[in-house]
Amino acid sequence: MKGQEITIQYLATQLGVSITTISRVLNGMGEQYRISKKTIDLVTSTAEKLNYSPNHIAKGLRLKKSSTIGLIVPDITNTWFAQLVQGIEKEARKHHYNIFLCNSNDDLKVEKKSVSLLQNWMVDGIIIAPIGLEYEHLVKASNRGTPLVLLDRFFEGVDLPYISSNDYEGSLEANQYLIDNGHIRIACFQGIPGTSANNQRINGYKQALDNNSIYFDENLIIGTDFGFQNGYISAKKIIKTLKKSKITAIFSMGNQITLGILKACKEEGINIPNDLSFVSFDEQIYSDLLLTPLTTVSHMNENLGDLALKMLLHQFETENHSRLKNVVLNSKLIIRDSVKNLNP
Amino acid sequence: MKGQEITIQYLATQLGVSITTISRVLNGMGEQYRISKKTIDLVTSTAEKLNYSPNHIAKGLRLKKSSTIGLIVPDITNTWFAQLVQGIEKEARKHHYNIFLCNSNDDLKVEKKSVSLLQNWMVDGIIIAPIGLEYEHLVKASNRGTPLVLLDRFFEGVDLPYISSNDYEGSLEANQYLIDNGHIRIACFQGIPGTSANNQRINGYKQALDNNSIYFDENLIIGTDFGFQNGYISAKKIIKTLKKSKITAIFSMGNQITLGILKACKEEGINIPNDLSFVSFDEQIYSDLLLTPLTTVSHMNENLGDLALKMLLHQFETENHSRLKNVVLNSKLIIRDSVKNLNP
DNA sequence: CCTATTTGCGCAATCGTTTGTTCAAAGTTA
DNA sequence: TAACTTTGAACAAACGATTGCGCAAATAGG
Repeated sequence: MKGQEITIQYLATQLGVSITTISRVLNGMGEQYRISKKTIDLVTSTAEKLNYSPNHIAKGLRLKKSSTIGLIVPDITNTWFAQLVQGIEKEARKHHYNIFLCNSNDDLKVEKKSVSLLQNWMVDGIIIAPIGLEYEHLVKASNRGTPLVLLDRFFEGVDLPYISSNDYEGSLEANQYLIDNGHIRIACFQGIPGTSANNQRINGYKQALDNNSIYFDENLIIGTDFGFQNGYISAKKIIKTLKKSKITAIFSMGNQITLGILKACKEEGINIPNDLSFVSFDEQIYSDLLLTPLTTVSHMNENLGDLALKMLLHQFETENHSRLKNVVLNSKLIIRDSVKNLNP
Repeated sequence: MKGQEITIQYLATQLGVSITTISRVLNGMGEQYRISKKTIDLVTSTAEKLNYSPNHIAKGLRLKKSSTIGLIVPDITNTWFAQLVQGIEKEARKHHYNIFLCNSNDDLKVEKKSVSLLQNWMVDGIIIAPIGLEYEHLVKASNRGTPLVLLDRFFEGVDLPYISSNDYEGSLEANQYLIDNGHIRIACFQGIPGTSANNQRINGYKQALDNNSIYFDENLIIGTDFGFQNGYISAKKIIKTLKKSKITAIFSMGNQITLGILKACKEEGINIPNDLSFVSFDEQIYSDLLLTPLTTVSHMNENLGDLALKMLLHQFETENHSRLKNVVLNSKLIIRDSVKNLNP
């Protein structure tokens, strides 16, 4: 069943030259090592004909690297991350790197395992959108010699290079917009508490309130993760007490949460923006096509993959693993029809 | 910077035993090879203490396998595939396999490269949702000894195991529904012509027409791929000539196409279902939340990942790579508000 | 024709594991 | 005590590639 594997050794015996020669020719070192043109042509042509392609595993073992970059994201079904993956993959391909993708499922245990796995696969570097609750394993990986780039989330005071969105500004702007439209009681549907993205978005929310001398009611911070269910269930609850709580607007911190909320609103007959105004983090391709076109904070950036890869490659190329400085990308408020103006 | 790597050899010199012994103990072969309990305990405890974790690359080279499964999907930003990936990953983790993910970007060249890449990484098997236009490279991979499972699409007459949706039935049912509602001129927005998914969906469409003695107009088959732009641009065109073409309904073969069409409709002020009825393949989490809740053909199945893995593992376990029989999953029409009843 | 240089290529170690075979020491039996 | 048997572990060869060094044969120089 299994045919003869085309290895460098097979080529060598077929052509009656040494594996050294084959290796050198195939790595473009032919001239440098004074292999004759005739031999070079012979080797390259037969390699091509037999469809030789090097064994990455053997290569990796010998060279202690693999031309592969590990990529860890918390939730691949979240289009925001899927787009990220796509961007990075495309860019990596250009630079002849492959991507080893891991989905941590917002589970810290899985994330830790993945990091260790990737190291054992001798990936040349890791790009990770961390859960964001712990960082020791990342620092350790970095110290063990695996260049790292953090995406989307980062750790304050921890010396790991990152590319992040300016979630604080985005949140500030969104909430200021709500306030400008007369909203005072804004329910804030958060993701995983303690993560940098969440912290920043919360801070933006608080700052907006503060700037307008609005009392911060911590009961308005709702939810515990970035998932659909979280949005759905929490929304059901607050809808029941809408009158009493005097909530007039929702600020959602993630696209999955948003979908959950919208589902709940639909089921409960809540009209947006008439009964409830709504601003959501994460612009989506369908944001404009929903029942009520959604006002969103867009913080995707087409260059993100490009940038991340550049930061990583730069670490490869400088032997002391010097790092480019961190990047914070701007976000943008896209105004549509989901906010009602309460001002007289 | 780079610390001492904890290898089996390092442990050996530290403990004054041979690497053979370490390897045997760590692989649970201690008893079998009559390593004394004392030595076993010593080895396991220090391995644990030093946080030893085997080098997958070396292991792979030696064993010619890697406890890794290659997964190739055409478009990771398509949530349908993202969910697939998530399901397979989760299931793989349970069985102590890792997933090496490749995104072929609906590009046959990339797909071919990915297959070869994965083989060179000595993946134990490949699960692939192929573009579907060519299969020789897949057959070759299979013959070279890499077990394969096709997802979502397959090749008629080609002996490769697959799990597929019953796209034909789904399409038939959807179009029958449109016809039942009085639609005769149904524009069919297709994906990549020639792929099995597309063929089947087209066949379902034709069969539905035929069953109702409706003339098949090939001009109503529109588009060339599964992308957003394809839907958007094509929709713009047909909207301009809606009156003349007498098209009263659209049948879309993919969720991305659908979004493109909806965008075009919105821009052109076309109301669904009043101006145009609409049925789309691919139920999405937001299908219900769109401006007009969409009638869709759902063909996702939560067990798909589970199933695919089982089929692959079964091939691993039987030395002659015997295969389980192919699986065709049912699809389901989810009726919402996007179809207008034209019957008097 | 003898030596020095250049040309063209191969030897063998190495990367971290696994594993078939071997082998010394200790224990048992006669 | 000689001859086995058992116990406990090590030797060394793979896996497929890369690479520093070495070494013949061909060519050039005198």
